[in-house]
Amino acid sequence: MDDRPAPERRQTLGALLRLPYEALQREVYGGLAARGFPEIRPAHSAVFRHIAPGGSRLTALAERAGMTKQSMAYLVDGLEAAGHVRSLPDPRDGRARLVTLTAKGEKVVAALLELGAEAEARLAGRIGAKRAARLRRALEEWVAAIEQDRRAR
Amino acid sequence: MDDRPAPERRQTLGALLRLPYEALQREVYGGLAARGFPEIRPAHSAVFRHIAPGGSRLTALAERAGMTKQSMAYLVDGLEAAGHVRSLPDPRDGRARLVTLTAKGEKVVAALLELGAEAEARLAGRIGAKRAARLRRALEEWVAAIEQDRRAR
DNA sequence: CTCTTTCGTCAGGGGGACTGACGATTGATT
DNA sequence: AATCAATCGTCAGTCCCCCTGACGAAAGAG
Repeated sequence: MDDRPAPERRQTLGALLRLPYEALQREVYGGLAARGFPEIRPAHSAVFRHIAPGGSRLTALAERAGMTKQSMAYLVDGLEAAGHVRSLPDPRDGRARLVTLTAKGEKVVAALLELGAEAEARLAGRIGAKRAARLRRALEEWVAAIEQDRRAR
Repeated sequence: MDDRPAPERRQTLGALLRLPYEALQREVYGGLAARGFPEIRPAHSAVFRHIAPGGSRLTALAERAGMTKQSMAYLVDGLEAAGHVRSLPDPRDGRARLVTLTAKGEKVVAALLELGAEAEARLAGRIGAKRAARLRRALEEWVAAIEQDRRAR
């Protein structure tokens, strides 16, 4: 039924980013599930990525993740219910909630870093270490350019 | 409030893909809105990317996009209501719906390709044409590796 | 001490994906 | 030719994850 491999048209840069990104995400979150954390979903990385060692305020997490505090609260509540995170009243500010990782949450962070590194190593084995390194460098420059634009905005 | 630029830890490959991808998406869909198509959202690209010149069946679209037919129907219905797509009964199969682009939809596809090309050109201006070309090639190889794995699965 | 700002929450909504069940149609197998 | 399984699209319901608006409580500026 017209399921031929597509006219082999030049792929857009968007597709070239999306496909690896999705594949990587499947690897990482599949691996996380295999390690006993099936409840962690991609959206949760917004928390794990931005939480500070000594704990972070909800508002700070939201701002760093570029989302509303309501959305961040939704994610944090889920992680708290699952025991990855705990939130205590900030002793220095009666309004604030200080979100910190539990031991379980620390393990997730470690697993996320490991799985990411493993995936990158597999990529290097697949397309060549040199090419993978150049890919990383090019992406780093792109990201740097984006952040520069954002600051200049 | 602890909003320092982060410990400058080595970024994960996931972040290095996600940030450019999101930036690119903002550029492309912002540009589309500026050209008079504010109703087109990223999810709609699943339709525009996979629709065949002579029209495609809903089921075929869903399969190529890797989603359920219900989800694809949701997207197609939206595009049809906005006049980008039209769906007629397939003369060769009384069950099927043949989805085709309208003239308006064709313009969107053209705009999407243009905006993508513009963004890539801007990237080349930003990080260097050579580096951008190498980045594209590395991503193409990665995508090819992914598809090979998928077929071998 | 008042007034403004900030913190987190409550309430509601929408987009975009999913599963399960189903009627209509098709096409293959007797 | 009749039956029966597979396929097409839809209906109904759900979930996740993001949003906006409004608000009480607490902090901080004047």
